[in-house]
Amino acid sequence: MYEKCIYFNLSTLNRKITKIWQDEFNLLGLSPSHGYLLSAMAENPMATQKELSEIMELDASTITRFIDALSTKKLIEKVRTGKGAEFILTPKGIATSERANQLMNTLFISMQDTLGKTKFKNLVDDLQQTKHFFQK
Amino acid sequence: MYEKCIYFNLSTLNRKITKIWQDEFNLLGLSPSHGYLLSAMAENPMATQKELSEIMELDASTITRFIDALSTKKLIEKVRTGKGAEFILTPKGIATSERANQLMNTLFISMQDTLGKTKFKNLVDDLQQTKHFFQK
DNA sequence: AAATAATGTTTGTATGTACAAGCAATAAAT
DNA sequence: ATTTATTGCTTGTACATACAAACATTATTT
Repeated sequence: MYEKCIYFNLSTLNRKITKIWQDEFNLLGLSPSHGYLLSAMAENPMATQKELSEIMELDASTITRFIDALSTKKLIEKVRTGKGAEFILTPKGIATSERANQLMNTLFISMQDTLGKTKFKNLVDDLQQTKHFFQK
Repeated sequence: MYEKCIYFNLSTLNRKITKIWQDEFNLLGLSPSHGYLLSAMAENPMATQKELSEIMELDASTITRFIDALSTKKLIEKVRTGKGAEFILTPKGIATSERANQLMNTLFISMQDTLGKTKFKNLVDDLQQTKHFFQK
């Protein structure tokens, strides 16, 4: 019924892909977003929450919640530094971020296999480009 | 950082497109999903909730909530018929469903303009096809 | 130095959606 | 006809996320 509708097809596909990611990340005891944030923090050790929110393209308040969750799980430690904040990954956090990276890679390969290498690449490229048409 | 990741690009784009849709549908006093459901009900007058959930590709329980919302807004009336249920759109519901259809069309045109006609079509087709690789 | 602005973070609240478990009604099997 | 299974709907609960407003800290102006 809504075959031509970008909103409908996008949100439907998004739910399906999200479900796959969730099921996998659950094995790590994390939601996909939490896993991605942790991995982003590992790769950008000096990043503030503001910067992390830009990397993740999420609202700053959302990052606050995620960081709370990661702290509660003892994956990171948060150090308030005046206006901003910095973070250190605990050993457990480092290990988990590595497992998250592996998982992302596994999922990447698996998607490539499912959709076909070029089809997959085209889709992702298109999504990425399209994204940029819409500012914050 | 996550340029090649389908999950990241898809969910980011989804949030952006959803925001555009939300802002527009708010003018109708509805969320996009509620608007789409109303329009689906107008077009499938005999559909049960189960069928609506298949059309919308949403969980049946989600349809229950949406129907509650549409009822509360007096856009539909619900008639329990034994195991299932049927619905009639109120005059206000009919009018609103028509405005929702118009809105969808306006947004379609506007997206076509923003992204370019063929680029847009390709993307939507790809999303639609990709969707089918993943069962319920 | 005091007042004001800018910036970064947090909190309250709201929304969309799923899943699991329950309930209600009909259908099938004994 | 009574039990059992199937089907459809609902309810409780949980999660991801946004927005607006508050708060805290630093920077700028006077």
